[in-house]
Amino acid sequence: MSTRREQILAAAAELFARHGFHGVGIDEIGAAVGVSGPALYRHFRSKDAMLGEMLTSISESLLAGGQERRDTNEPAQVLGELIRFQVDFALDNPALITVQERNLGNLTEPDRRRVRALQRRYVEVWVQAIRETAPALDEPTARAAAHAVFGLINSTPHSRHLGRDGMATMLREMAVGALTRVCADGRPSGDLQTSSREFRIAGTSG
Amino acid sequence: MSTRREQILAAAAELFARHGFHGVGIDEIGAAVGVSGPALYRHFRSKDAMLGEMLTSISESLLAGGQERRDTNEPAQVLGELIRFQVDFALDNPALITVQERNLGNLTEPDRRRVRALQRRYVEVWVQAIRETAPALDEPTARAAAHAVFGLINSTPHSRHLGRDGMATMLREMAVGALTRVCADGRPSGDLQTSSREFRIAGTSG
DNA sequence: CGGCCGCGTTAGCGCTGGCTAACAGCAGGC
DNA sequence: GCCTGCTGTTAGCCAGCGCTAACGCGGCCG
Repeated sequence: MSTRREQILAAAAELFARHGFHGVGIDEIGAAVGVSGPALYRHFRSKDAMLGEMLTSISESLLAGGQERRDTNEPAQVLGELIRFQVDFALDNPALITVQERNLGNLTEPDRRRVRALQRRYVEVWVQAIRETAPALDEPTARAAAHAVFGLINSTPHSRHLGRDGMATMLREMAVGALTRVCADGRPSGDLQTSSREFRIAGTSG
Repeated sequence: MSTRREQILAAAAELFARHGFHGVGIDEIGAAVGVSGPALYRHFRSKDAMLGEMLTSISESLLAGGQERRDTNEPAQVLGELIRFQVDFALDNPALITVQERNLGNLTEPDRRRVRALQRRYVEVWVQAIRETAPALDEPTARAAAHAVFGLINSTPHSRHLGRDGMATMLREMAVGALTRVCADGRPSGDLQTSSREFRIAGTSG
Protein backbone atom coordinates (compact mmCIF):
# COMPACT_ATOMS: atom_id res chain seq x y z
CA MET A 1 0.00 0.00 0.00
CA SER A 2 1.81 2.94 1.41
CA THR A 3 4.58 3.59 -1.03
CA ARG A 4 6.76 4.47 1.92
CA ARG A 5 7.21 0.91 3.13
CA GLU A 6 8.20 -0.36 -0.28
CA GLN A 7 10.54 2.55 -0.77
CA ILE A 8 12.24 1.74 2.51
CA LEU A 9 12.43 -1.94 1.69
CA ALA A 10 13.98 -1.21 -1.69
CA ALA A 11 16.63 1.03 -0.19
CA ALA A 12 17.32 -1.46 2.58
CA ALA A 13 17.65 -4.26 0.04
CA GLU A 14 20.26 -2.31 -1.86
CA LEU A 15 22.24 -1.66 1.28
CA PHE A 16 21.91 -5.18 2.67
CA ALA A 17 23.07 -6.55 -0.65
CA ARG A 18 26.16 -4.40 -0.63
CA HIS A 19 27.25 -4.50 3.00
CA GLY A 20 25.36 -7.37 4.58
CA PHE A 21 22.57 -7.14 7.11
CA HIS A 22 24.77 -6.37 10.10
CA GLY A 23 26.92 -4.04 8.05
CA VAL A 24 24.11 -1.53 7.62
CA GLY A 25 22.80 0.79 10.29
CA ILE A 26 19.31 2.09 10.81
CA ASP A 27 20.52 5.61 10.15
CA GLU A 28 21.96 4.64 6.77
CA ILE A 29 18.70 3.08 5.68
CA GLY A 30 16.83 6.17 6.78
CA ALA A 31 19.28 8.44 4.99
CA ALA A 32 18.81 6.42 1.82
CA VAL A 33 15.13 7.35 1.74
CA GLY A 34 15.60 10.93 2.88
CA VAL A 35 14.43 10.58 6.46
CA SER A 36 16.85 10.15 9.23
CA GLY A 37 17.23 7.41 11.77
CA PRO A 38 14.41 6.15 13.92
CA ALA A 39 11.66 7.40 11.63
CA LEU A 40 11.70 3.90 10.18
CA TYR A 41 10.10 2.59 13.35
CA ARG A 42 6.88 4.28 12.26
CA HIS A 43 6.77 1.67 9.48
CA PHE A 44 8.54 -1.40 10.83
CA ARG A 45 8.67 -2.93 14.26
CA SER A 46 12.38 -3.63 14.04
CA LYS A 47 15.31 -4.02 11.70
CA ASP A 48 14.78 -7.78 11.82
CA ALA A 49 11.21 -7.22 10.69
CA MET A 50 12.46 -5.36 7.62
CA LEU A 51 14.60 -8.26 6.54
CA GLY A 52 11.83 -10.67 7.38
CA GLU A 53 9.24 -8.88 5.31
CA MET A 54 11.72 -8.41 2.49
CA LEU A 55 12.62 -12.07 2.21
CA THR A 56 9.12 -13.44 2.67
CA SER A 57 7.82 -11.13 -0.01
CA ILE A 58 10.56 -12.21 -2.43
CA SER A 59 9.89 -15.85 -1.74
CA GLU A 60 6.16 -15.37 -2.19
CA SER A 61 6.68 -13.59 -5.50
CA LEU A 62 8.92 -16.35 -6.79
CA LEU A 63 6.58 -19.10 -5.68
CA ALA A 64 3.54 -17.36 -7.14
CA GLY A 65 5.33 -16.74 -10.43
CA GLY A 66 6.52 -20.31 -10.60
CA GLN A 67 3.10 -21.75 -9.89
CA GLU A 68 1.57 -19.49 -12.47
CA ARG A 69 4.03 -20.66 -15.14
CA ARG A 70 3.35 -24.24 -14.18
CA ASP A 71 -0.41 -23.83 -14.37
CA THR A 72 -0.67 -21.82 -17.58
CA ASN A 73 1.69 -23.76 -19.83
CA GLU A 74 1.84 -27.13 -21.50
CA PRO A 75 4.01 -29.50 -19.48
CA ALA A 76 6.70 -29.51 -22.16
CA GLN A 77 6.98 -25.74 -21.95
CA VAL A 78 7.00 -25.30 -18.20
CA LEU A 79 10.72 -25.69 -17.60
CA GLY A 80 11.60 -23.20 -20.30
CA GLU A 81 9.14 -20.71 -18.88
CA LEU A 82 10.50 -21.19 -15.39
CA ILE A 83 13.97 -20.44 -16.69
CA ARG A 84 12.72 -17.31 -18.39
CA PHE A 85 10.90 -16.23 -15.27
CA GLN A 86 13.85 -16.70 -12.97
CA VAL A 87 16.21 -14.98 -15.39
CA ASP A 88 13.93 -11.98 -15.70
CA PHE A 89 13.45 -11.77 -11.97
CA ALA A 90 17.16 -11.95 -11.27
CA LEU A 91 18.01 -9.36 -13.89
CA ASP A 92 15.30 -6.97 -12.77
CA ASN A 93 15.86 -7.35 -9.02
CA PRO A 94 19.54 -7.96 -8.50
CA ALA A 95 19.55 -6.53 -4.98
CA LEU A 96 16.66 -8.70 -3.85
CA ILE A 97 18.26 -11.80 -5.30
CA THR A 98 21.53 -11.02 -3.59
CA VAL A 99 19.88 -10.43 -0.24
CA GLN A 100 17.88 -13.63 -0.47
CA GLU A 101 21.01 -15.61 -1.27
CA ARG A 102 23.21 -14.12 1.42
CA ASN A 103 21.08 -13.12 4.35
CA LEU A 104 18.87 -16.07 5.07
CA GLY A 105 21.04 -16.74 8.08
CA ASN A 106 20.25 -13.35 9.57
CA LEU A 107 16.54 -13.97 9.81
CA THR A 108 14.63 -14.50 13.02
CA GLU A 109 13.95 -18.17 13.52
CA PRO A 110 10.21 -18.04 12.74
CA ASP A 111 10.87 -15.85 9.73
CA ARG A 112 13.54 -18.22 8.53
CA ARG A 113 11.15 -21.12 8.83
CA ARG A 114 8.55 -19.32 6.76
CA VAL A 115 11.00 -18.33 4.07
CA ARG A 116 12.56 -21.75 3.84
CA ALA A 117 9.15 -23.32 3.47
CA LEU A 118 8.30 -21.00 0.59
CA GLN A 119 11.65 -21.64 -1.06
CA ARG A 120 11.18 -25.37 -0.73
CA ARG A 121 7.85 -25.15 -2.47
CA TYR A 122 9.37 -23.09 -5.26
CA VAL A 123 12.15 -25.60 -5.73
CA GLU A 124 9.53 -28.32 -5.83
CA VAL A 125 7.90 -26.61 -8.79
CA TRP A 126 11.25 -26.74 -10.55
CA VAL A 127 11.86 -30.35 -9.58
CA GLN A 128 8.48 -31.33 -11.01
CA ALA A 129 9.20 -29.50 -14.23
CA ILE A 130 12.64 -31.03 -14.56
CA ARG A 131 11.34 -34.53 -14.02
CA GLU A 132 8.55 -33.90 -16.44
CA THR A 133 11.20 -33.18 -19.04
CA ALA A 134 13.51 -35.98 -17.97
CA PRO A 135 11.62 -38.65 -16.07
CA ALA A 136 14.74 -40.77 -15.73
CA LEU A 137 16.28 -38.31 -13.28
CA ASP A 138 15.90 -39.19 -9.64
CA GLU A 139 14.52 -36.55 -7.35
CA PRO A 140 17.63 -35.62 -5.35
CA THR A 141 19.58 -35.08 -8.53
CA ALA A 142 16.82 -32.94 -9.96
CA ARG A 143 16.79 -30.89 -6.79
CA ALA A 144 20.53 -30.40 -6.83
CA ALA A 145 20.35 -29.47 -10.49
CA ALA A 146 17.69 -26.89 -9.73
CA HIS A 147 19.91 -25.32 -7.07
CA ALA A 148 22.82 -25.27 -9.46
CA VAL A 149 20.74 -23.51 -12.10
CA PHE A 150 19.64 -20.97 -9.51
CA GLY A 151 23.28 -20.32 -8.80
CA LEU A 152 23.94 -19.84 -12.46
CA ILE A 153 21.06 -17.48 -13.05
CA ASN A 154 21.53 -15.56 -9.81
CA SER A 155 25.17 -14.89 -10.62
CA THR A 156 23.77 -11.95 -12.55
CA PRO A 157 24.60 -9.23 -10.02
CA HIS A 158 28.29 -10.10 -10.25
CA SER A 159 28.64 -9.44 -13.97
CA ARG A 160 26.95 -6.46 -15.50
CA HIS A 161 29.04 -6.29 -18.64
CA LEU A 162 26.46 -7.31 -21.20
CA GLY A 163 23.23 -5.45 -21.76
CA ARG A 164 20.12 -6.65 -20.01
CA ASP A 165 18.73 -8.56 -22.96
CA GLY A 166 22.04 -10.00 -24.05
CA MET A 167 22.57 -11.18 -20.51
CA ALA A 168 19.07 -12.64 -20.43
CA THR A 169 19.46 -14.71 -23.55
CA MET A 170 22.91 -15.88 -22.52
CA LEU A 171 21.69 -16.99 -19.11
CA ARG A 172 18.72 -18.78 -20.61
CA GLU A 173 20.98 -20.56 -23.04
CA MET A 174 23.38 -21.61 -20.35
CA ALA A 175 20.59 -22.78 -18.08
CA VAL A 176 19.13 -24.83 -20.89
CA GLY A 177 22.54 -26.25 -21.71
CA ALA A 178 23.26 -27.16 -18.12
CA LEU A 179 19.88 -28.83 -17.62
CA THR A 180 20.03 -30.59 -20.96
CA ARG A 181 23.36 -32.04 -20.04
CA VAL A 182 22.37 -33.25 -16.62
CA CYS A 183 19.09 -34.61 -17.90
CA ALA A 184 20.96 -36.68 -20.47
CA ASP A 185 23.06 -38.13 -17.72
CA GLY A 186 22.83 -41.54 -16.12
CA ARG A 187 25.03 -43.12 -18.71
CA PRO A 188 28.49 -44.10 -17.48
CA SER A 189 30.46 -40.90 -17.36
CA GLY A 190 33.06 -41.38 -20.00
CA ASP A 191 33.34 -39.67 -23.33
CA LEU A 192 31.61 -36.36 -22.85
CA GLN A 193 31.68 -34.73 -26.20
CA THR A 194 29.35 -32.08 -27.34
CA SER A 195 28.45 -34.04 -30.45
CA SER A 196 27.52 -32.39 -33.69
CA ARG A 197 29.24 -29.18 -32.67
CA GLU A 198 32.40 -27.85 -34.21
CA PHE A 199 34.18 -27.74 -30.86
CA ARG A 200 34.27 -29.72 -27.69
CA ILE A 201 35.24 -29.39 -24.11
CA ALA A 202 37.47 -32.27 -23.22
CA GLY A 203 38.75 -33.82 -20.05
CA THR A 204 35.71 -33.93 -17.83
CA SER A 205 35.50 -37.68 -17.54
CA GLY A 206 36.17 -39.73 -14.42
CA MET B 1 53.36 -22.65 9.35
CA SER B 2 51.87 -22.39 12.78
CA THR B 3 48.87 -24.60 12.66
CA ARG B 4 47.12 -22.19 15.00
CA ARG B 5 46.58 -19.46 12.42
CA GLU B 6 45.09 -21.85 9.90
CA GLN B 7 42.90 -23.39 12.55
CA ILE B 8 41.58 -19.96 13.47
CA LEU B 9 41.04 -19.02 9.85
CA ALA B 10 39.13 -22.22 9.20
CA ALA B 11 36.85 -21.66 12.17
CA ALA B 12 36.34 -18.03 11.25
CA ALA B 13 35.50 -19.00 7.67
CA GLU B 14 32.82 -21.35 8.89
CA LEU B 15 31.29 -18.68 11.08
CA PHE B 16 31.56 -15.89 8.51
CA ALA B 17 29.90 -18.14 5.97
CA ARG B 18 26.98 -18.81 8.26
CA HIS B 19 26.36 -15.45 9.90
CA GLY B 20 28.23 -12.92 7.82
CA PHE B 21 31.33 -11.01 8.82
CA HIS B 22 29.61 -8.51 11.07
CA GLY B 23 27.36 -11.21 12.48
CA VAL B 24 30.26 -12.94 14.20
CA GLY B 25 32.05 -11.71 17.28
CA ILE B 26 35.67 -12.14 18.27
CA ASP B 27 34.60 -14.19 21.25
CA GLU B 28 32.70 -16.66 19.07
CA ILE B 29 35.68 -17.20 16.83
CA GLY B 30 37.85 -17.76 19.84
CA ALA B 31 35.36 -20.16 21.37
CA ALA B 32 35.29 -22.12 18.12
CA VAL B 33 38.98 -22.95 18.50
CA GLY B 34 38.89 -23.50 22.22
CA VAL B 35 40.46 -20.25 23.37
CA SER B 36 38.36 -17.38 24.46
CA GLY B 37 38.20 -13.85 23.21
CA PRO B 38 41.18 -11.64 22.67
CA ALA B 39 43.69 -14.47 22.46
CA LEU B 40 43.25 -14.17 18.72
CA TYR B 41 45.17 -10.90 18.77
CA ARG B 42 48.31 -12.91 19.42
CA HIS B 43 47.90 -14.20 15.86
CA PHE B 44 46.09 -11.47 13.91
CA ARG B 45 46.30 -7.74 14.07
CA SER B 46 42.55 -7.27 13.76
CA LYS B 47 39.32 -8.93 12.74
CA ASP B 48 39.60 -7.19 9.39
CA ALA B 49 43.04 -8.72 8.96
CA MET B 50 41.54 -12.18 9.44
CA LEU B 51 39.08 -11.67 6.63
CA GLY B 52 41.77 -10.06 4.51
CA GLU B 53 44.19 -12.92 4.89
CA MET B 54 41.41 -15.43 4.36
CA LEU B 55 40.23 -13.96 1.10
CA THR B 56 43.65 -13.22 -0.34
CA SER B 57 44.77 -16.74 0.39
CA ILE B 58 41.69 -18.18 -1.31
CA SER B 59 42.17 -15.98 -4.33
CA GLU B 60 45.83 -16.89 -4.55
CA SER B 61 45.04 -20.59 -4.36
CA LEU B 62 42.48 -20.32 -7.11
CA LEU B 63 44.73 -18.28 -9.35
CA ALA B 64 47.68 -20.59 -8.80
CA GLY B 65 45.55 -23.64 -9.50
CA GLY B 66 44.10 -22.11 -12.60
CA GLN B 67 47.48 -21.09 -13.96
CA GLU B 68 48.86 -24.52 -13.27
CA ARG B 69 46.01 -26.18 -15.20
CA ARG B 70 46.53 -23.77 -18.04
CA ASP B 71 50.28 -24.41 -18.22
CA THR B 72 50.30 -28.17 -17.87
CA ASN B 73 47.56 -29.11 -20.31
CA GLU B 74 46.96 -29.07 -24.01
CA PRO B 75 44.86 -26.04 -24.99
CA ALA B 76 41.89 -28.22 -25.85
CA GLN B 77 41.91 -29.71 -22.37
CA VAL B 78 42.36 -26.58 -20.33
CA LEU B 79 38.73 -25.60 -19.95
CA GLY B 80 37.73 -29.06 -18.83
CA GLU B 81 40.50 -29.10 -16.28
CA LEU B 82 39.53 -25.68 -15.00
CA ILE B 83 36.01 -26.92 -14.50
CA ARG B 84 37.26 -29.93 -12.62
CA PHE B 85 39.51 -27.79 -10.50
CA GLN B 86 36.82 -25.29 -9.56
CA VAL B 87 34.32 -28.04 -8.80
CA ASP B 88 36.75 -29.84 -6.54
CA PHE B 89 37.69 -26.65 -4.76
CA ALA B 90 34.08 -25.66 -4.18
CA LEU B 91 33.11 -29.09 -2.91
CA ASP B 92 36.11 -29.37 -0.61
CA ASN B 93 35.97 -25.81 0.75
CA PRO B 94 32.34 -24.78 0.87
CA ALA B 95 32.84 -22.28 3.67
CA LEU B 96 35.70 -20.53 1.90
CA ILE B 97 33.72 -20.31 -1.31
CA THR B 98 30.76 -18.87 0.53
CA VAL B 99 32.84 -16.28 2.31
CA GLN B 100 34.55 -15.22 -0.87
CA GLU B 101 31.22 -14.79 -2.59
CA ARG B 102 29.50 -12.88 0.17
CA ASN B 103 32.03 -10.92 2.10
CA LEU B 104 34.11 -9.12 -0.48
CA GLY B 105 32.29 -5.96 0.51
CA ASN B 106 33.49 -6.22 4.10
CA LEU B 107 37.15 -6.03 3.22
CA THR B 108 39.40 -3.09 3.91
CA GLU B 109 39.87 -1.06 0.78
CA PRO B 110 43.50 -2.08 0.12
CA ASP B 111 42.63 -5.71 0.82
CA ARG B 112 39.66 -5.50 -1.49
CA ARG B 113 41.87 -4.12 -4.23
CA ARG B 114 44.32 -6.97 -3.85
CA VAL B 115 41.60 -9.61 -3.86
CA ARG B 116 39.78 -8.16 -6.82
CA ALA B 117 43.02 -8.04 -8.79
CA LEU B 118 43.66 -11.71 -8.08
CA GLN B 119 40.09 -12.63 -8.97
CA ARG B 120 40.31 -10.70 -12.20
CA ARG B 121 43.42 -12.60 -13.18
CA TYR B 122 41.72 -15.90 -12.38
CA VAL B 123 38.72 -14.97 -14.48
CA GLU B 124 41.11 -14.03 -17.27
CA VAL B 125 42.51 -17.56 -17.24
CA TRP B 126 38.97 -18.81 -17.74
CA VAL B 127 38.21 -16.28 -20.44
CA GLN B 128 41.31 -17.34 -22.34
CA ALA B 129 40.37 -20.99 -22.05
CA ILE B 130 36.80 -20.34 -23.14
CA ARG B 131 37.89 -18.37 -26.17
CA GLU B 132 40.44 -21.01 -27.02
CA THR B 133 37.57 -23.45 -27.20
CA ALA B 134 35.16 -21.08 -28.94
CA PRO B 135 37.07 -18.31 -30.70
CA ALA B 136 33.87 -16.85 -32.08
CA LEU B 137 32.83 -15.66 -28.63
CA ASP B 138 33.57 -12.05 -27.86
CA GLU B 139 35.38 -11.31 -24.66
CA PRO B 140 32.61 -9.71 -22.59
CA THR B 141 30.35 -12.65 -23.29
CA ALA B 142 33.07 -15.08 -22.35
CA ARG B 143 33.62 -13.19 -19.11
CA ALA B 144 29.95 -13.17 -18.27
CA ALA B 145 29.76 -16.87 -19.06
CA ALA B 146 32.67 -17.54 -16.75
CA HIS B 147 30.90 -15.71 -13.93
CA ALA B 148 27.74 -17.65 -14.59
CA VAL B 149 29.61 -20.94 -14.41
CA PHE B 150 31.19 -19.85 -11.15
CA GLY B 151 27.72 -19.24 -9.83
CA LEU B 152 26.66 -22.67 -10.92
CA ILE B 153 29.63 -24.46 -9.41
CA ASN B 154 29.67 -22.42 -6.24
CA SER B 155 26.02 -23.15 -5.57
CA THR B 156 27.37 -26.29 -3.95
CA PRO B 157 27.05 -25.21 -0.33
CA HIS B 158 23.31 -24.74 -0.76
CA SER B 159 22.58 -28.32 -1.76
CA ARG B 160 24.30 -31.16 -0.01
CA HIS B 161 21.84 -33.86 -0.98
CA LEU B 162 24.03 -35.88 -3.31
CA GLY B 163 27.28 -37.44 -2.27
CA ARG B 164 30.51 -35.60 -2.95
CA ASP B 165 31.38 -37.48 -6.10
CA GLY B 166 27.88 -37.54 -7.48
CA MET B 167 27.70 -33.82 -6.91
CA ALA B 168 31.06 -33.35 -8.58
CA THR B 169 30.15 -35.19 -11.75
CA MET B 170 26.79 -33.48 -11.94
CA LEU B 171 28.32 -30.03 -11.56
CA ARG B 172 30.97 -30.81 -14.18
CA GLU B 173 28.30 -32.00 -16.55
CA MET B 174 26.17 -28.94 -16.04
CA ALA B 175 29.12 -26.62 -16.41
CA VAL B 176 30.09 -28.29 -19.64
CA GLY B 177 26.51 -28.13 -20.86
CA ALA B 178 26.16 -24.47 -20.01
CA LEU B 179 29.44 -23.54 -21.67
CA THR B 180 28.78 -25.71 -24.67
CA ARG B 181 25.49 -23.99 -25.17
CA VAL B 182 26.79 -20.48 -24.86
CA CYS B 183 29.79 -21.24 -27.01
CA ALA B 184 27.51 -22.48 -29.77
CA ASP B 185 25.66 -19.20 -29.61
CA GLY B 186 25.90 -16.27 -31.95
CA ARG B 187 23.32 -17.69 -34.25
CA PRO B 188 19.98 -15.92 -34.14
CA SER B 189 18.28 -17.15 -31.02
CA GLY B 190 15.34 -19.04 -32.34
CA ASP B 191 14.89 -22.77 -32.38
CA LEU B 192 16.82 -24.00 -29.38
CA GLN B 193 16.57 -27.72 -29.46
CA THR B 194 19.00 -30.03 -27.84
CA SER B 195 19.45 -31.98 -31.06
CA SER B 196 20.06 -35.68 -31.11
CA ARG B 197 18.62 -36.05 -27.62
CA GLU B 198 15.40 -37.78 -26.80
CA PHE B 199 13.99 -34.74 -25.03
CA ARG B 200 14.08 -31.02 -25.29
CA ILE B 201 13.47 -27.94 -23.27
CA ALA B 202 11.15 -25.68 -25.14
CA GLY B 203 10.12 -22.08 -24.93
CA THR B 204 13.38 -20.23 -24.47
CA SER B 205 13.28 -18.28 -27.69
CA GLY B 206 12.75 -14.55 -27.98
C1' DC C 1 68.70 -21.21 37.96
C1' DG C 2 67.04 -16.94 35.73
C1' DG C 3 65.31 -14.31 32.17
C1' DC C 4 62.94 -14.14 27.75
C1' DC C 5 59.17 -15.13 24.91
C1' DG C 6 55.13 -17.30 22.96
C1' DC C 7 50.57 -17.83 24.18
C1' DG C 8 46.88 -17.53 27.06
C1' DT C 9 43.88 -15.24 30.74
C1' DT C 10 40.44 -11.42 32.75
C1' DA C 11 39.06 -6.52 33.28
C1' DG C 12 37.71 -2.81 31.18
C1' DC C 13 37.48 1.20 27.81
C1' DG C 14 35.19 3.56 24.02
C1' DC C 15 32.26 3.54 20.39
C1' DT C 16 28.75 2.07 17.65
C1' DG C 17 24.16 0.86 16.83
C1' DG C 18 19.33 -0.67 17.74
C1' DC C 19 15.64 1.11 19.92
C1' DT C 20 12.63 4.20 23.05
C1' DA C 21 10.93 8.59 24.72
C1' DA C 22 9.14 12.90 24.25
C1' DC C 23 7.81 16.23 21.39
C1' DA C 24 6.10 18.69 16.79
C1' DG C 25 3.82 19.68 12.33
C1' DC C 26 0.03 18.72 9.63
C1' DA C 27 -3.68 16.32 7.53
C1' DG C 28 -8.92 15.25 7.85
C1' DG C 29 -13.48 14.69 10.42
C1' DC C 30 -16.90 16.10 13.62
C1' DG D 1 -11.63 25.05 15.54
C1' DC D 2 -10.11 21.53 18.12
C1' DC D 3 -8.90 16.55 18.41
C1' DT D 4 -6.87 12.57 16.53
C1' DG D 5 -3.54 10.13 14.24
C1' DC D 6 0.12 9.68 11.06
C1' DT D 7 4.73 10.75 10.28
C1' DG D 8 8.66 12.99 11.28
C1' DT D 9 12.32 15.09 14.62
C1' DT D 10 16.23 14.99 18.41
C1' DA D 11 18.10 13.22 22.80
C1' DG D 12 19.49 9.52 25.05
C1' DC D 13 19.69 4.71 27.04
C1' DC D 14 21.83 0.40 27.05
C1' DA D 15 23.92 -3.62 25.23
C1' DG D 16 27.39 -5.55 22.43
C1' DC D 17 31.63 -5.60 20.30
C1' DG D 18 36.45 -4.62 18.80
C1' DC D 19 40.43 -3.92 20.96
C1' DT D 20 44.03 -2.80 24.72
C1' DA D 21 46.12 -3.38 29.20
C1' DA D 22 48.06 -5.88 32.65
C1' DC D 23 49.16 -9.99 34.22
C1' DG D 24 50.38 -15.40 34.44
C1' DC D 25 52.46 -19.47 33.06
C1' DG D 26 55.34 -22.97 30.82
C1' DG D 27 59.43 -24.02 27.79
C1' DC D 28 63.81 -23.07 25.82
C1' DC D 29 68.68 -21.11 26.17
C1' DG D 30 72.78 -19.70 28.36
